[in-house]
Amino acid sequence: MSRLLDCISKQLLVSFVPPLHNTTTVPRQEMQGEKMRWSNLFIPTLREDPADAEVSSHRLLIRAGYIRQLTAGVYSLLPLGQRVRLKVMQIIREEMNRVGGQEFFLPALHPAELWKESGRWEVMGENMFKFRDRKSTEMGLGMTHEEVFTSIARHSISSYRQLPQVWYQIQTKFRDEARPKSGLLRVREFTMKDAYSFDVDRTGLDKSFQDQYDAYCRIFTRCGLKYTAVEASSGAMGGSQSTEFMVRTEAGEDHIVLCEKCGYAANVEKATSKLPDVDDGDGATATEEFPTPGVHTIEDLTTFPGGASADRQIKTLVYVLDDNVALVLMRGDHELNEIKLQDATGAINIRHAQADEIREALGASAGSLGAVGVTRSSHPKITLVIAEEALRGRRNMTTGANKDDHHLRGVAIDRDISVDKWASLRSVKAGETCSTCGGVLDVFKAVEVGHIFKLGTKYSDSMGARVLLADGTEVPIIMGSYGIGVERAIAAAVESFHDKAGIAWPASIAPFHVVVTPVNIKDQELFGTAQRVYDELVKAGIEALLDDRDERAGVKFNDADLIGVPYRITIGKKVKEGKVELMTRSTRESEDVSIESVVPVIAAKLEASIT
RNA sequence: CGGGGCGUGGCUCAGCCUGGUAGAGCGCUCGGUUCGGGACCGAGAGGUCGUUGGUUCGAAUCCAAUCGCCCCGACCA
Repeated sequence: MSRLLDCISKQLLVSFVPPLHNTTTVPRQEMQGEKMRWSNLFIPTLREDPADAEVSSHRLLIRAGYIRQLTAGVYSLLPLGQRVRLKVMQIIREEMNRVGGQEFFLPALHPAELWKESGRWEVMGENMFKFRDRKSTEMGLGMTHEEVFTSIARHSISSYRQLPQVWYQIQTKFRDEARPKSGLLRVREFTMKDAYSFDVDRTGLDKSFQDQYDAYCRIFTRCGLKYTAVEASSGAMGGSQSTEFMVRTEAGEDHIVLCEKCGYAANVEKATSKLPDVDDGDGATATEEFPTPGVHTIEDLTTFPGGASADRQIKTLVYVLDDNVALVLMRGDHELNEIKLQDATGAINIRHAQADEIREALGASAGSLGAVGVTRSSHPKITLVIAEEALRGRRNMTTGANKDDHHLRGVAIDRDISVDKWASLRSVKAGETCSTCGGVLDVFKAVEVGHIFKLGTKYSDSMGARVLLADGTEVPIIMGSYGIGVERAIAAAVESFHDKAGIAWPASIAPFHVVVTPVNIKDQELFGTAQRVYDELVKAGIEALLDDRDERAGVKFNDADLIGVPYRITIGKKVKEGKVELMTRSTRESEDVSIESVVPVIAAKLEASIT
């Protein structure tokens, strides 16, 4: 038994690295001197729900005394919150180290100059906190650290012999979100583990990427999270392969497409599906214009006499992509996904065109727009006509005539429209067919807790990080970028594991493993037993909390349920029979256990749930 | 950035429409009774009503400006 406990205590409490700045590990309880007595701790639980909290994780983390809001999107972590954060950070740290990661600690304060080199000072725009120092030098708060890590690499790495390298840090990131919301799920200041790999070639990058992928799976599994790794858009910052680690929750803002049958999983920003073939018949030999007074929407045209069903229409959207006007062609019943448009065109800023811009470019107003006959010479304002894949080869379609209150029918895409580019631009809908296996696709909401992708040479090129190969040629370093949002993972855990009474933490990230609750502290026998059990738990390396408050049992039970400690040992009347109660928070099941065996029983349960 | 809502003891809120100098519940302090799922009785402490300006004899209340927070949307490597 002592071997078993020893083993657990190592798993739970060993510090792998010395404390550095804000990233210390949870101190060993037995070395703290002070006992973890509830009466001495700052655990400000609230009896009522906070008024401003909507989502469960936000509501519960505040009510259970884990966090307090300082200002919009900025939260203080109270002692319980910090304990959980340190647990998550320690798991991340161990798994990063396991795949050869070396921990750094980089500044949060960055000179604008560095970000201008990579071009992201402009790209990030308002999302970056920017200001001037006393000398009037432009500065920013780091949103991420590609630039800083790359600047270190370019100064100190010059030979292929020094590669590969995997560098990481766990540090505060700042993003001036337009709309912070949902407690810790979307904030302006947060802890991120960001890692970067540096390799000589693509093969090296593939290995580094796979290492990180494996590490992420272990991290989220150890945190007790049920995650799905999905194909994702790498966004405007570029990257060839992009995987997001998502936790399913209604509070999430991302939409994930999943095939239960073959396991295909992708963010809707990336997902594709197979649509049934459409038989268009032979098609008309030429287009025919017809008047459509009062018809301004796809819906209008489906009911208009001589109109067409939505899947027989071409929807023409006008977008401004980095100051260039583009026509986006979608099937009438399909929805454009703007991220896909961004990915397909490489545009950084995209927006709907304004009414006057539309009229200037096409000579008609929204509701009567079409791409038939639109060419560079006929419509010089239009720089791109991009069409959705589902429109390929379609005939007998109906679309706007670029003449108010008129439409065209008998349109054949290949014959009548000059398409510059084809792309997958539509959002997949639940119930569509999986293009891999033919199964049925499901769509659900999720929160992104991790994101890994291959950067390639974007930063090494722009910032000049190069190495010499054995043959003397100089090549840019190939990079990868790998992030985890620590507080977001915590919030995702609460979203996943809670009930009406409060939080039910996975044991691996719970602030304490056990709470010892004497039903009445004035009863010397009960309280004495509680103290002995507590001492033995601590000795066994188990993180215990003694609820020594002079409160009624109901208050203590409710608080214990609220803060979500995985196990509760209730010390009550049955002490006279040599027994205590062991309650499992997640199932709320209770069992009587003899006083002597309660510590080993808990140790065994923890060993089973903490890996 | 567009739309909506809200700022009143630590927390959740009432009072505002119809101006007259601030209330409840919870929490907190003290005393007593209670004691296995947020007890009860009694006595207390605690608020420049977000801020600034205006109207008025008098403003939490009416007007204006401003700051902040929340929600929806836009936005979001």
